[in-house]
Order: sequence, then structure tokens, then C-alpha cells
Amino acid sequence: MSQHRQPGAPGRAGAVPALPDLPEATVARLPEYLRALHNLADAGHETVSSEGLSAAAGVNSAKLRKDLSHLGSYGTRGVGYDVALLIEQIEYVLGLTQRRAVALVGVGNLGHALAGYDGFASRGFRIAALLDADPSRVGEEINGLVVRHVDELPAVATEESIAIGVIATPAAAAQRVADQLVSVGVTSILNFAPCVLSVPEGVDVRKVDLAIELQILSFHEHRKASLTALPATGGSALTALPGGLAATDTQEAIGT
Amino acid sequence: MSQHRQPGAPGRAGAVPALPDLPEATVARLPEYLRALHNLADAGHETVSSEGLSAAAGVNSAKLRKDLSHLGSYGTRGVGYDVALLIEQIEYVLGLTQRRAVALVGVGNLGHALAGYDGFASRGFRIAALLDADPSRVGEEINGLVVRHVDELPAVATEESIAIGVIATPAAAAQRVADQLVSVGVTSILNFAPCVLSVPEGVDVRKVDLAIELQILSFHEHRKASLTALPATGGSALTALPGGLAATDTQEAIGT
DNA sequence: AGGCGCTTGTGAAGACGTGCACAAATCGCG
DNA sequence: CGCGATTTGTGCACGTCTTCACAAGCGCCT
Repeated sequence: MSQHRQPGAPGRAGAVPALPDLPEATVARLPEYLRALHNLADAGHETVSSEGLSAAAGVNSAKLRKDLSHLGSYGTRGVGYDVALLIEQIEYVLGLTQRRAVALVGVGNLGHALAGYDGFASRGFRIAALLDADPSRVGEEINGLVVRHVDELPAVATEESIAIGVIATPAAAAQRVADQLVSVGVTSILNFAPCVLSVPEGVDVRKVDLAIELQILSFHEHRKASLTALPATGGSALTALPGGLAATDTQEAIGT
Repeated sequence: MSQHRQPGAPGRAGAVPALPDLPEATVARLPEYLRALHNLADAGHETVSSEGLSAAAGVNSAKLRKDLSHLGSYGTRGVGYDVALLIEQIEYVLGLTQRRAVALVGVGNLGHALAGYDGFASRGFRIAALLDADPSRVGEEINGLVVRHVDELPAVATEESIAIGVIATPAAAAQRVADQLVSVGVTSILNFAPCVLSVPEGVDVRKVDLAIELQILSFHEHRKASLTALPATGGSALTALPGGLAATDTQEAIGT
């Protein structure tokens, strides 16, 4: 509920307020555009039309134009967008002009993979610290970084100016880690643990839950199967999702 | 992990499980509810109010009630929802009553982690096959599964009745893998490669891009910083998203 | 039995996101 | 220099999602 409108900000010509407050949906797509633009730049393109870029990013072209218009981007009509310029603009808006330091907490299975994932480094982030609560993991070296104990977080945070914390611990430990991160001033958290984190206002949490993605796919799979299995018995509408269905396994597969 | 039958549920089963077509937003939240419900069940709760469940799942209670109403769920007014029954219903709708077989393609850094991630198994999925194109990786055993060559996909698909394919390859290889998955009949794909996949209609693709999440956080971080940096002085020289800002590093830090 | 407090389910309104379709702007060319 | 081809930026309409607010239903207590 903190929608502060800036009255008197003329907006168009000349000085613009700090950052245009973009729609969340737009923000979520900008990284995708950025990736597509980098590909285009590597391929030698100097300009690109909204049609071309939207295809490369997998979205509707009108949506792309509207997104870009939100950040006041200058394309040239009849020509398209300047690839290099657009990259700069998006990187600026996303705050990627500085390389942000990331602290990764939890060096288990997933943490290991994240520590070794080079997609972070190549896209403006620097994994600056690896932390774990398990003493037997402390001291291990991964990708040139030594795992330190999570209690050293305060020291690490000031040493490295940590901007973003990544939680890759088991769910049981996640809230405590989040609290620790918040207490050392981290205001952006990426949470891989399957649990809800409660954080004070002003702290952003994004969650990635691998199993949830599979479950969503499972739903669609289930629906597809039930549709092809049932021709057109338009009778029972909402159905009652019967109570005792635990026993009925592999229900959808049976065509009969 | 016990699924008890629900006493009191009328034996009025047998109704055709025509799935109500839920709003996408609802589908995306159901797994979250499910996780919260499992936690509640483990903690011994037999019923839960929409208020309690929504808090555990981190959403608005009205939204939760509407979501549940979409799948025709029966709560009891004045009491709440039966935890066990609701778990059954959601698992049924999500198609989790059968354990779906997942093929994981790409056993690099991330693939290794995914192969070892036990969150899949514990939530209704079975990693049935590991595949990779790199011959030096074929034969490796991970978590009790032997890595096979990706060209064996047709055989694997029929052997294991693969329902979902997970792509954890480099971006350059992802499209080819997707094509292969589609050609063996897989219609649900979870893509971790940072690229857009083109697939025929009827195939569902969900994408998880770890770097994108960080970039979104970076945007908010940037915005927070720029807000606190500019209290009131409307003049403010910078910003305006100038054309040549490539050189200006760490732009937002300037308070002055 | 009846009333009371609690909780669900939902109508309605508003916020948000999407996509079409077209005017405005720009370039290249004759 | 003007015209046509091209492409952006956006007004508008539509659909989806969210949130509020409240009537209807349920159990419990007296």
C-alpha cells in the first residue's frame, strides 16, 4: 500500500524522477529481453524491430513495445531499437551497472550447484560468499571460494557489501537464515527453501520452488489426460471431487 | 506420509473426474497450500480455517477461499477445512495421485543437484532417468541412477512412461533436447536453460531461470536505493536514462 | 430449541495485465 | 522534395486477478 505518487514530476522532458515505477510484469520480462538482446548483439545485429526482439524473447510484440515504452525507451520508428543502447537502458534500470555481491547460504546439493552456476557471473552478479551452518562443510572450497560458517555473516556482509542473499538450506533452517540476513542489512532474498519466509517490510523475497513447478506441470498433464479421456459427456458440471479417492490410483490413464 | 481415509465422507464416489478448469493463478498457488497443509497435518491439526491456512501459505485469506471454492472444496462454515480431505482434493486436482516419472536431461552442475534433490520424491515425482549428451558422463551413477545417453530417450520413454521432461542443459542444447522430448511424446517440460523453447501446441513448457530471479531482485534493490538517495530535491541532475551511461559504474550509490 | 459467534463462499468493484489496431514518426528512394 | 514502406508508441477494449464486504450456514452453549 505504499504507492507514493510524485506530484509535480513532469516526467517527459528533461529530468526524470529516480526510476520509473514499472509494472511488476514488465520488470519480470526485462531480463528476458536483455538476454535476447545480448544474443542479438553477439550475432552482430545493431538494431532490432519489436517484432524480431519479441520473437527472440518469446512474447507478443505489442507487449514488448509497451514494456519498453514504460522505461521511456527510444526506438526509432521505421527502424527499430538500437541493440546496444537498449541493453544499456535495461541494464541500468535493472541496476546491473554495478556488479552485486551475493551471499549463498546453504551449500548442500542445490547450493553446490548454484555456487558453480556460471549464469550468475555472466549476468552481473558475483557470488561473494558461501556459508553453511554445518561445521563439517565449513572450510570446503568450491569454485575458488571457501565455505565459511553462517555465524560469520555479519563480518562477511561488511567485507563484501552483500546486496542479495540466497537461501539454499533445508526448510527448517530457512527462517533463521533469513532473520540473520535481514539483521545484517540484506534487503533482497532469493529463497529456494520450500517454506514461507516472514520478513519485515521493505525486504523483498522471491521464492523458487522446483517441486512447485513440477506440480503445476502435473496439473496440466492431468487435465490434458482427462480431456482426451472424456469425449463430450457434457452432463455433470462442477463435479464433487469425491471424498474417498485415495485408493483410485492412475485414474486418468484408464481410457476404457 | 500416511494417507488416511476420511471418515464421514459420503461414499458417493464414482462421479466422473471432469476437472474444473481452474484459473492459472489458482493452480500456481495450490502446491503452496498443499505444502502448508502437509505441515499442518504433521503438526496434528485436523482442521484449519482459511485464515490459518492462508497465513501458513503466505497469501490473503479471501484469495485462498476463492481458490478453494474453484475446485468445489467443501469447508464447513464456522469450523474450517478438514486438513486430510483438503490434501486429498488438492493432490487429486494436481494429478499427484499417481507418481509421475520425470526424465532429467543434462547432468551438469545443476542437473546433479536436481538429481539429488529429494523434494521431488517427497512430493509425488520420481526421477526415472538421467540423460546426457556427453559420452564421458554416460555411465556415471548418481543417487542410484545410471546416466544414459540422450539418444536412448525413445527407449527410456517407453520403459519408464516418462510424463515430464526436465532440461538442465546449456542453452545451446536445450532446443534440440526439447525436440527430442516432444518427439517421444512428452508434453510437459520444465526448462532450466536460459533460452526460449519453441514447441508444438499442446506441449506445456515452464521455465525457471535463476539469473532472472536475481535480476528482478536487483531491480528492486536499485529502486530502493534510488528512493532513499533522493529525498526531495526535485532537481536531481542524474537519471533521465541518458544514452551514454556505460562508463558510469555504481551509479545509484551517489547520495550527495 | 433457539440464539450467538465463527467461518465459509461469493457478488461486486476495482486494479492489473494483455492484445488489437491505428495514428504518428522516420527512413530510403526515385 | 515528396511519397510509400516500415515500425514505434499508445488509446481502448477485454479478460484475468485481487480484495472487500457480507449473507448464508454451521456448531456450540444455554
